[in-house]
Amino acid sequence: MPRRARISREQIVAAAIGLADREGIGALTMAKVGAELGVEAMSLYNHFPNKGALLDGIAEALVAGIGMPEGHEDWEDFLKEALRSVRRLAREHPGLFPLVLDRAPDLLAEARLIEAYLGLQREAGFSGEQAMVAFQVLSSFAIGYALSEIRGFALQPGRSRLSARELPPGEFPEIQAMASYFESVDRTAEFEAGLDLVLAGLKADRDERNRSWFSN
Amino acid sequence: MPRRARISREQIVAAAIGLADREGIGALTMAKVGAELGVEAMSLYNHFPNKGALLDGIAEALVAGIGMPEGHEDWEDFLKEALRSVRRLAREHPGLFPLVLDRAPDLLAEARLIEAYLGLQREAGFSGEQAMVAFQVLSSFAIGYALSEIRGFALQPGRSRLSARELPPGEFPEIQAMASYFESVDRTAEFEAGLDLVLAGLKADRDERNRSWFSN
DNA sequence: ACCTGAACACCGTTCAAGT
DNA sequence: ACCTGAACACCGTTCAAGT
Repeated sequence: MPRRARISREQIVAAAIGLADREGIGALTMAKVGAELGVEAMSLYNHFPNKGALLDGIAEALVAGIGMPEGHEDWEDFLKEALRSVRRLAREHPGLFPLVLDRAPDLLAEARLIEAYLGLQREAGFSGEQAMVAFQVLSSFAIGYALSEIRGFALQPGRSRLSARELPPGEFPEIQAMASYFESVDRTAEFEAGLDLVLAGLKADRDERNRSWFSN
Repeated sequence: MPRRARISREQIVAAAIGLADREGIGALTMAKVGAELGVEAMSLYNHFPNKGALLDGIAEALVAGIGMPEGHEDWEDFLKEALRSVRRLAREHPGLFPLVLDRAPDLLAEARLIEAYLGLQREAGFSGEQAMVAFQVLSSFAIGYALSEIRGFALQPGRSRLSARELPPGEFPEIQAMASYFESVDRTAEFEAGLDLVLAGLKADRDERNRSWFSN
Protein backbone atom coordinates (compact mmCIF):
# COMPACT_ATOMS: atom_id res chain seq x y z
CA MET A 1 0.00 0.00 0.00
CA PRO A 2 1.63 3.24 -1.15
CA ARG A 3 1.31 6.16 1.20
CA ARG A 4 0.42 8.51 -1.62
CA ALA A 5 -2.61 7.72 -3.75
CA ARG A 6 -1.94 6.62 -7.32
CA ILE A 7 -4.44 7.56 -9.92
CA SER A 8 -5.28 6.93 -13.59
CA ARG A 9 -6.78 9.01 -16.39
CA GLU A 10 -10.00 7.04 -16.15
CA GLN A 11 -10.31 7.61 -12.42
CA ILE A 12 -9.73 11.34 -12.88
CA VAL A 13 -12.38 11.64 -15.58
CA ALA A 14 -14.89 9.62 -13.56
CA ALA A 15 -14.22 11.69 -10.45
CA ALA A 16 -14.61 14.92 -12.40
CA ILE A 17 -17.93 13.79 -13.90
CA GLY A 18 -19.25 12.80 -10.50
CA LEU A 19 -18.14 16.09 -9.01
CA ALA A 20 -19.74 18.15 -11.78
CA ASP A 21 -22.98 16.18 -11.50
CA ARG A 22 -23.15 16.79 -7.78
CA GLU A 23 -21.89 20.36 -7.45
CA GLY A 24 -22.14 21.85 -10.91
CA ILE A 25 -19.56 22.68 -13.51
CA GLY A 26 -18.24 25.53 -11.40
CA ALA A 27 -16.81 22.97 -8.99
CA LEU A 28 -14.56 21.58 -11.70
CA THR A 29 -11.28 23.03 -10.48
CA MET A 30 -8.04 21.09 -10.56
CA ALA A 31 -7.83 21.24 -6.77
CA LYS A 32 -11.31 19.89 -6.18
CA VAL A 33 -11.00 17.13 -8.76
CA GLY A 34 -7.73 16.12 -7.12
CA ALA A 35 -9.24 16.23 -3.65
CA GLU A 36 -11.95 13.88 -4.88
CA LEU A 37 -9.17 11.31 -5.27
CA GLY A 38 -7.08 12.28 -2.29
CA VAL A 39 -4.45 14.00 -4.38
CA GLU A 40 -3.10 17.51 -4.90
CA ALA A 41 -4.06 19.61 -7.93
CA MET A 42 -0.59 19.31 -9.45
CA SER A 43 -0.80 15.54 -9.68
CA LEU A 44 -3.36 15.82 -12.44
CA TYR A 45 -0.70 17.31 -14.70
CA ASN A 46 0.98 13.91 -14.75
CA HIS A 47 -2.08 12.62 -16.61
CA PHE A 48 -3.39 15.59 -18.59
CA PRO A 49 -1.29 18.40 -20.05
CA ASN A 50 -3.79 21.01 -18.85
CA LYS A 51 -7.36 21.55 -17.75
CA GLY A 52 -8.64 21.76 -21.32
CA ALA A 53 -7.39 18.26 -22.00
CA LEU A 54 -9.22 17.03 -18.92
CA LEU A 55 -12.44 18.64 -20.14
CA ASP A 56 -11.92 17.00 -23.53
CA GLY A 57 -11.51 13.70 -21.72
CA ILE A 58 -14.81 14.25 -19.93
CA ALA A 59 -16.64 15.07 -23.17
CA GLU A 60 -15.13 12.07 -24.89
CA ALA A 61 -16.07 9.70 -22.08
CA LEU A 62 -19.65 10.95 -22.04
CA VAL A 63 -20.07 10.63 -25.79
CA ALA A 64 -18.45 7.21 -25.81
CA GLY A 65 -21.00 6.13 -23.21
CA ILE A 66 -23.73 6.62 -25.80
CA GLY A 67 -22.50 4.04 -28.28
CA MET A 68 -24.03 2.89 -31.56
CA PRO A 69 -27.75 2.17 -31.69
CA GLU A 70 -28.60 -1.53 -31.87
CA GLY A 71 -30.90 -3.05 -34.44
CA HIS A 72 -29.54 -1.45 -37.62
CA GLU A 73 -32.28 -2.43 -40.03
CA ASP A 74 -34.34 0.74 -40.27
CA TRP A 75 -32.79 4.19 -40.80
CA GLU A 76 -35.62 5.93 -38.98
CA ASP A 77 -35.31 3.85 -35.85
CA PHE A 78 -31.54 4.04 -36.08
CA LEU A 79 -31.53 7.81 -36.15
CA LYS A 80 -34.30 8.22 -33.60
CA GLU A 81 -32.49 5.95 -31.20
CA ALA A 82 -29.25 7.91 -31.63
CA LEU A 83 -31.05 11.18 -30.95
CA ARG A 84 -32.87 9.76 -27.94
CA SER A 85 -29.40 9.00 -26.59
CA VAL A 86 -28.42 12.63 -27.02
CA ARG A 87 -31.42 13.72 -24.99
CA ARG A 88 -30.75 11.04 -22.40
CA LEU A 89 -27.18 12.29 -22.01
CA ALA A 90 -28.43 15.84 -21.50
CA ARG A 91 -30.85 14.70 -18.80
CA GLU A 92 -28.31 12.54 -17.02
CA HIS A 93 -25.60 15.19 -17.03
CA PRO A 94 -27.37 18.52 -17.45
CA GLY A 95 -24.43 20.51 -16.14
CA LEU A 96 -21.98 18.85 -18.51
CA PHE A 97 -24.10 18.75 -21.67
CA PRO A 98 -23.11 22.22 -22.90
CA LEU A 99 -19.49 21.27 -22.36
CA VAL A 100 -19.98 18.17 -24.49
CA LEU A 101 -21.47 20.32 -27.25
CA ASP A 102 -18.59 22.74 -27.01
CA ARG A 103 -15.79 20.25 -26.98
CA ALA A 104 -17.50 17.65 -29.13
CA PRO A 105 -14.33 15.84 -29.90
CA ASP A 106 -13.91 15.09 -33.57
CA LEU A 107 -14.85 11.55 -32.99
CA LEU A 108 -14.42 8.57 -35.18
CA ALA A 109 -17.46 7.32 -33.29
CA GLU A 110 -19.55 10.06 -34.86
CA ALA A 111 -18.20 9.28 -38.32
CA ARG A 112 -19.00 5.59 -37.88
CA LEU A 113 -22.54 6.45 -36.91
CA ILE A 114 -23.01 8.65 -39.96
CA GLU A 115 -21.44 6.04 -42.22
CA ALA A 116 -23.88 3.40 -41.00
CA TYR A 117 -26.76 5.86 -41.29
CA LEU A 118 -25.94 6.83 -44.87
CA GLY A 119 -25.83 3.17 -45.86
CA LEU A 120 -29.31 2.62 -44.46
CA GLN A 121 -30.63 5.83 -46.01
CA ARG A 122 -29.62 4.97 -49.54
CA GLU A 123 -31.80 1.87 -49.51
CA ALA A 124 -34.76 3.98 -48.44
CA GLY A 125 -34.72 6.09 -51.60
CA PHE A 126 -32.93 9.17 -50.31
CA SER A 127 -30.08 10.76 -52.16
CA GLY A 128 -26.91 11.28 -50.16
CA GLU A 129 -27.67 14.97 -49.96
CA GLN A 130 -31.23 14.43 -48.77
CA ALA A 131 -29.91 11.99 -46.19
CA MET A 132 -27.43 14.50 -44.79
CA VAL A 133 -29.99 17.29 -44.71
CA ALA A 134 -32.27 14.95 -42.81
CA PHE A 135 -29.45 14.14 -40.42
CA GLN A 136 -28.56 17.73 -39.78
CA VAL A 137 -32.11 18.98 -39.41
CA LEU A 138 -33.05 16.19 -37.03
CA SER A 139 -29.92 16.37 -34.94
CA SER A 140 -30.24 20.16 -34.73
CA PHE A 141 -33.74 19.65 -33.39
CA ALA A 142 -32.62 17.04 -30.86
CA ILE A 143 -29.70 19.11 -29.61
CA GLY A 144 -31.78 22.25 -29.37
CA TYR A 145 -34.59 20.42 -27.64
CA ALA A 146 -32.29 18.76 -25.11
CA LEU A 147 -30.66 22.08 -24.39
CA SER A 148 -33.98 23.88 -23.96
CA GLU A 149 -35.16 21.11 -21.69
CA ILE A 150 -32.26 21.29 -19.26
CA ARG A 151 -32.17 25.05 -19.06
CA GLY A 152 -35.95 25.45 -19.07
CA PHE A 153 -38.30 26.25 -21.91
CA ALA A 154 -39.81 29.67 -22.32
CA LEU A 155 -42.56 30.41 -19.79
CA GLN A 156 -41.96 27.18 -17.94
CA PRO A 157 -42.11 27.46 -14.15
CA GLY A 158 -39.06 26.66 -12.06
CA ARG A 159 -35.37 27.46 -11.64
CA SER A 160 -34.86 31.01 -12.79
CA ARG A 161 -37.38 30.82 -15.59
CA LEU A 162 -40.14 33.34 -15.89
CA SER A 163 -43.33 31.32 -15.62
CA ALA A 164 -46.68 31.94 -17.26
CA ARG A 165 -48.29 32.64 -13.88
CA GLU A 166 -45.75 35.29 -12.94
CA LEU A 167 -46.57 37.59 -15.83
CA PRO A 168 -48.33 40.88 -15.21
CA PRO A 169 -51.99 39.86 -15.30
CA GLY A 170 -54.16 41.18 -18.10
CA GLU A 171 -51.33 41.96 -20.46
CA PHE A 172 -50.85 38.38 -21.63
CA PRO A 173 -54.27 36.77 -22.08
CA GLU A 174 -53.21 34.10 -24.58
CA ILE A 175 -50.38 32.90 -22.38
CA GLN A 176 -52.41 33.04 -19.21
CA ALA A 177 -55.12 30.92 -20.79
CA MET A 178 -52.48 28.24 -21.20
CA ALA A 179 -50.79 28.50 -17.82
CA SER A 180 -51.82 25.01 -16.79
CA TYR A 181 -50.45 23.62 -20.05
CA PHE A 182 -47.00 25.04 -19.30
CA GLU A 183 -46.99 23.28 -15.95
CA SER A 184 -47.88 19.83 -17.20
CA VAL A 185 -46.24 19.23 -20.57
CA ASP A 186 -44.97 15.71 -21.10
CA ARG A 187 -41.52 16.45 -22.49
CA THR A 188 -40.81 12.91 -23.60
CA ALA A 189 -44.01 12.84 -25.63
CA GLU A 190 -43.23 16.27 -27.04
CA PHE A 191 -39.73 15.21 -28.05
CA GLU A 192 -41.03 12.07 -29.74
CA ALA A 193 -43.75 14.06 -31.48
CA GLY A 194 -41.07 16.46 -32.69
CA LEU A 195 -38.96 13.64 -34.09
CA ASP A 196 -41.98 12.16 -35.88
CA LEU A 197 -43.04 15.53 -37.19
CA VAL A 198 -39.68 16.25 -38.76
CA LEU A 199 -39.43 12.73 -40.12
CA ALA A 200 -42.87 13.05 -41.71
CA GLY A 201 -41.75 16.27 -43.36
CA LEU A 202 -38.58 14.63 -44.64
CA LYS A 203 -40.39 11.66 -46.11
CA ALA A 204 -43.03 13.83 -47.74
CA ASP A 205 -40.24 15.86 -49.29
CA ARG A 206 -38.49 12.75 -50.56
CA ASP A 207 -41.67 11.39 -52.10
CA GLU A 208 -42.50 14.66 -53.78
CA ARG A 209 -39.05 14.90 -55.30
CA ASN A 210 -39.15 11.32 -56.49
CA ARG A 211 -42.61 11.85 -58.02
CA SER A 212 -41.53 14.91 -59.98
CA TRP A 213 -38.43 12.99 -61.05
CA PHE A 214 -40.53 10.20 -62.59
CA SER A 215 -43.00 12.54 -64.20
CA ASN A 216 -40.33 14.55 -66.01
CA MET B 1 -13.18 67.14 -18.62
CA PRO B 2 -12.76 64.90 -15.58
CA ARG B 3 -9.33 63.38 -15.14
CA ARG B 4 -10.83 59.95 -14.47
CA ALA B 5 -13.05 58.35 -17.07
CA ARG B 6 -16.73 58.13 -16.20
CA ILE B 7 -18.67 55.24 -17.58
CA SER B 8 -22.21 53.92 -17.84
CA ARG B 9 -23.80 50.49 -17.80
CA GLU B 10 -24.49 50.73 -21.52
CA GLN B 11 -20.89 51.61 -22.31
CA ILE B 12 -19.64 48.70 -20.25
CA VAL B 13 -21.95 46.23 -21.96
CA ALA B 14 -21.05 47.53 -25.41
CA ALA B 15 -17.34 47.39 -24.63
CA ALA B 16 -17.66 43.84 -23.31
CA ILE B 17 -19.52 42.69 -26.43
CA GLY B 18 -16.92 44.25 -28.70
CA LEU B 19 -14.12 42.68 -26.70
CA ALA B 20 -15.69 39.22 -26.78
CA ASP B 21 -16.34 39.49 -30.51
CA ARG B 22 -12.74 40.40 -31.16
CA GLU B 23 -10.85 38.22 -28.69
CA GLY B 24 -13.28 35.54 -27.64
CA ILE B 25 -15.22 34.98 -24.48
CA GLY B 26 -12.06 34.10 -22.59
CA ALA B 27 -11.03 37.75 -22.81
CA LEU B 28 -14.09 38.79 -20.80
CA THR B 29 -12.32 39.57 -17.52
CA MET B 30 -13.24 42.52 -15.36
CA ALA B 31 -9.78 43.99 -15.86
CA LYS B 32 -9.86 43.76 -19.65
CA VAL B 33 -13.40 45.10 -19.93
CA GLY B 34 -12.36 48.00 -17.73
CA ALA B 35 -9.21 48.62 -19.73
CA GLU B 36 -11.37 48.83 -22.84
CA LEU B 37 -12.87 51.97 -21.29
CA GLY B 38 -9.72 53.31 -19.62
CA VAL B 39 -10.85 52.28 -16.17
CA GLU B 40 -9.75 49.83 -13.47
CA ALA B 41 -11.53 46.52 -12.88
CA MET B 42 -13.01 47.69 -9.60
CA SER B 43 -14.88 50.55 -11.22
CA LEU B 44 -17.23 48.09 -12.85
CA TYR B 45 -18.60 47.18 -9.43
CA ASN B 46 -20.14 50.62 -9.25
CA HIS B 47 -22.39 49.58 -12.13
CA PHE B 48 -22.84 45.82 -11.74
CA PRO B 49 -22.90 43.91 -8.45
CA ASN B 50 -20.67 41.18 -9.91
CA LYS B 51 -19.46 39.60 -13.11
CA GLY B 52 -22.56 37.44 -13.48
CA ALA B 53 -24.73 40.54 -13.58
CA LEU B 54 -22.52 41.94 -16.33
CA LEU B 55 -22.90 38.74 -18.34
CA ASP B 56 -26.67 38.95 -17.83
CA GLY B 57 -26.52 42.49 -19.13
CA ILE B 58 -24.69 41.31 -22.23
CA ALA B 59 -27.23 38.55 -22.89
CA GLU B 60 -30.10 40.94 -22.38
CA ALA B 61 -28.64 43.56 -24.72
CA LEU B 62 -28.08 40.99 -27.45
CA VAL B 63 -31.57 39.58 -27.18
CA ALA B 64 -33.10 43.04 -27.08
CA GLY B 65 -31.25 43.80 -30.32
CA ILE B 66 -33.40 41.19 -32.04
CA GLY B 67 -36.73 42.84 -31.46
CA MET B 68 -40.17 41.81 -32.59
CA PRO B 69 -40.67 40.70 -36.21
CA GLU B 70 -42.47 43.22 -38.36
CA GLY B 71 -45.49 42.42 -40.46
CA HIS B 72 -47.59 40.49 -37.99
CA GLU B 73 -50.21 39.12 -40.36
CA ASP B 74 -49.05 35.57 -40.90
CA TRP B 75 -47.99 33.27 -38.05
CA GLU B 76 -45.62 31.31 -40.27
CA ASP B 77 -43.73 34.34 -41.44
CA PHE B 78 -43.80 35.79 -37.96
CA LEU B 79 -42.20 32.72 -36.44
CA LYS B 80 -39.77 32.17 -39.30
CA GLU B 81 -38.59 35.74 -39.06
CA ALA B 82 -38.08 35.44 -35.31
CA LEU B 83 -36.04 32.26 -35.76
CA ARG B 84 -33.99 33.77 -38.56
CA SER B 85 -33.08 36.46 -36.05
CA VAL B 86 -31.85 33.81 -33.65
CA ARG B 87 -29.58 32.39 -36.31
CA ARG B 88 -28.43 35.87 -37.29
CA LEU B 89 -27.50 36.61 -33.69
CA ALA B 90 -25.48 33.40 -33.53
CA ARG B 91 -23.59 34.29 -36.68
CA GLU B 92 -22.93 37.87 -35.61
CA HIS B 93 -21.75 36.93 -32.13
CA PRO B 94 -20.66 33.30 -32.34
CA GLY B 95 -18.56 33.51 -29.19
CA LEU B 96 -21.41 34.99 -27.15
CA PHE B 97 -24.30 32.90 -28.45
CA PRO B 98 -23.83 30.05 -25.96
CA LEU B 99 -23.76 32.64 -23.20
CA VAL B 100 -27.06 34.06 -24.43
CA LEU B 101 -28.57 30.58 -24.34
CA ASP B 102 -27.23 30.00 -20.86
CA ARG B 103 -28.30 33.25 -19.35
CA ALA B 104 -31.38 33.75 -21.45
CA PRO B 105 -32.83 36.31 -19.18
CA ASP B 106 -36.43 35.64 -18.32
CA LEU B 107 -37.49 38.31 -20.66
CA LEU B 108 -40.76 40.07 -21.01
CA ALA B 109 -39.65 40.46 -24.61
CA GLU B 110 -39.89 36.71 -25.09
CA ALA B 111 -43.31 36.58 -23.46
CA ARG B 112 -44.57 39.38 -25.72
CA LEU B 113 -43.35 37.51 -28.77
CA ILE B 114 -45.12 34.32 -27.70
CA GLU B 115 -48.28 36.26 -26.83
CA ALA B 116 -48.40 37.75 -30.31
CA TYR B 117 -47.60 34.41 -31.88
CA LEU B 118 -50.37 32.57 -30.02
CA GLY B 119 -52.87 35.16 -31.16
CA LEU B 120 -51.91 34.62 -34.78
CA GLN B 121 -51.89 30.87 -34.38
CA ARG B 122 -55.40 30.59 -33.07
CA GLU B 123 -56.79 32.13 -36.25
CA ALA B 124 -54.94 29.53 -38.30
CA GLY B 125 -56.82 26.60 -36.79
CA PHE B 126 -54.28 25.44 -34.25
CA SER B 127 -55.21 24.69 -30.67
CA GLY B 128 -53.14 26.45 -28.05
CA GLU B 129 -51.32 23.23 -27.31
CA GLN B 130 -50.56 22.58 -30.97
CA ALA B 131 -49.32 26.12 -31.29
CA MET B 132 -46.90 25.75 -28.37
CA VAL B 133 -45.62 22.40 -29.59
CA ALA B 134 -45.00 24.03 -32.93
CA PHE B 135 -43.18 26.86 -31.22
CA GLN B 136 -41.00 24.61 -29.15
CA VAL B 137 -40.17 22.18 -31.91
CA LEU B 138 -39.31 24.96 -34.34
CA SER B 139 -37.29 27.00 -31.90
CA SER B 140 -35.43 23.91 -30.74
CA PHE B 141 -34.50 23.29 -34.35
CA ALA B 142 -33.39 26.87 -34.89
CA ILE B 143 -31.30 26.99 -31.71
CA GLY B 144 -29.72 23.63 -32.40
CA TYR B 145 -29.01 24.56 -35.99
CA ALA B 146 -27.46 27.88 -35.11
CA LEU B 147 -25.31 26.23 -32.47
CA SER B 148 -24.16 23.50 -34.84
CA GLU B 149 -23.38 26.08 -37.45
CA ILE B 150 -21.09 28.17 -35.28
CA ARG B 151 -19.25 25.26 -33.75
CA GLY B 152 -19.09 23.25 -36.98
CA PHE B 153 -21.32 20.47 -38.21
CA ALA B 154 -20.21 16.86 -38.14
CA LEU B 155 -17.64 16.03 -40.84
CA GLN B 156 -17.41 19.63 -41.95
CA PRO B 157 -13.89 20.79 -42.80
CA GLY B 158 -12.31 23.58 -40.80
CA ARG B 159 -11.53 24.74 -37.28
CA SER B 160 -10.93 21.68 -35.16
CA ARG B 161 -13.58 19.64 -36.89
CA LEU B 162 -12.77 16.26 -38.34
CA SER B 163 -13.48 16.58 -42.05
CA ALA B 164 -14.75 13.95 -44.45
CA ARG B 165 -11.43 13.99 -46.33
CA GLU B 166 -9.37 13.36 -43.23
CA LEU B 167 -10.96 10.01 -42.43
CA PRO B 168 -8.95 6.81 -42.88
CA PRO B 169 -9.55 5.96 -46.54
CA GLY B 170 -11.52 2.84 -47.38
CA GLU B 171 -13.25 2.55 -44.04
CA PHE B 172 -15.87 5.21 -44.77
CA PRO B 173 -17.03 4.81 -48.37
CA GLU B 174 -20.44 6.47 -47.95
CA ILE B 175 -18.96 9.54 -46.33
CA GLN B 176 -16.07 9.77 -48.76
CA ALA B 177 -18.48 9.65 -51.69
CA MET B 178 -19.98 12.85 -50.28
CA ALA B 179 -16.80 14.70 -49.38
CA SER B 180 -17.44 17.46 -51.88
CA TYR B 181 -20.97 17.91 -50.52
CA PHE B 182 -19.62 18.61 -47.04
CA GLU B 183 -17.40 21.32 -48.41
CA SER B 184 -20.07 23.23 -50.30
CA VAL B 185 -23.33 23.12 -48.34
CA ASP B 186 -25.36 26.30 -48.49
CA ARG B 187 -26.23 26.71 -44.83
CA THR B 188 -28.78 29.43 -45.35
CA ALA B 189 -30.66 27.27 -47.83
CA GLU B 190 -30.40 24.30 -45.48
CA PHE B 191 -31.74 26.32 -42.55
CA GLU B 192 -34.67 27.60 -44.60
CA ALA B 193 -35.37 24.10 -45.89
CA GLY B 194 -35.36 22.88 -42.31
CA LEU B 195 -37.85 25.53 -41.25
CA ASP B 196 -40.15 24.69 -44.16
CA LEU B 197 -39.84 20.98 -43.51
CA VAL B 198 -40.87 21.30 -39.89
CA LEU B 199 -43.66 23.69 -40.78
CA ALA B 200 -44.98 21.28 -43.40
CA GLY B 201 -45.02 18.53 -40.80
CA LEU B 202 -46.86 20.76 -38.34
CA LYS B 203 -49.52 21.77 -40.81
CA ALA B 204 -50.03 18.20 -42.00
CA ASP B 205 -50.49 17.21 -38.38
CA ARG B 206 -53.00 19.99 -37.76
CA ASP B 207 -55.01 19.06 -40.85
CA GLU B 208 -55.06 15.41 -39.93
CA ARG B 209 -56.29 16.14 -36.42
CA ASN B 210 -58.95 18.51 -37.68
CA ARG B 211 -60.13 15.95 -40.23
CA SER B 212 -60.51 13.21 -37.65
CA TRP B 213 -62.27 15.70 -35.42
CA PHE B 214 -64.91 16.42 -38.05
CA SER B 215 -65.38 12.80 -38.99
CA ASN B 216 -66.06 11.67 -35.44
C1' DA C 1 7.06 6.96 -12.75
C1' DC C 2 4.34 9.96 -10.40
C1' DC C 3 3.09 12.77 -6.16
C1' DT C 4 4.14 17.29 -3.75
C1' DG C 5 5.62 22.23 -1.81
C1' DA C 6 6.68 26.43 -3.15
C1' DA C 7 6.08 29.90 -6.25
C1' DC C 8 3.96 32.94 -10.00
C1' DA C 9 0.56 35.17 -12.90
C1' DC C 10 -4.09 36.10 -13.25
C1' DC C 11 -8.78 36.54 -11.68
C1' DG C 12 -13.07 38.08 -8.93
C1' DT C 13 -14.21 40.73 -5.14
C1' DT C 14 -14.12 43.90 -0.79
C1' DC C 15 -13.26 48.08 1.40
C1' DA C 16 -11.43 52.15 2.97
C1' DA C 17 -9.57 56.26 0.99
C1' DG C 18 -9.65 59.62 -2.31
C1' DT C 19 -12.08 63.38 -5.47
C1' DA D 1 -21.43 59.62 -6.89
C1' DC D 2 -17.99 57.00 -8.63
C1' DC D 3 -12.95 55.89 -9.48
C1' DT D 4 -8.79 53.67 -7.24
C1' DG D 5 -4.83 51.10 -4.36
C1' DA D 6 -4.17 47.68 -1.48
C1' DA D 7 -5.41 43.37 -0.04
C1' DC D 8 -7.42 38.51 0.00
C1' DA D 9 -9.03 34.07 -1.59
C1' DC D 10 -8.98 31.14 -5.34
C1' DC D 11 -7.40 29.33 -9.67
C1' DG D 12 -4.26 27.26 -13.46
C1' DT D 13 0.31 26.11 -14.17
C1' DT D 14 5.61 25.29 -13.71
C1' DC D 15 9.39 23.17 -11.71
C1' DA D 16 12.62 21.36 -8.75
C1' DA D 17 12.65 18.09 -5.06
C1' DG D 18 11.18 14.08 -3.14
C1' DT D 19 10.00 8.74 -3.14
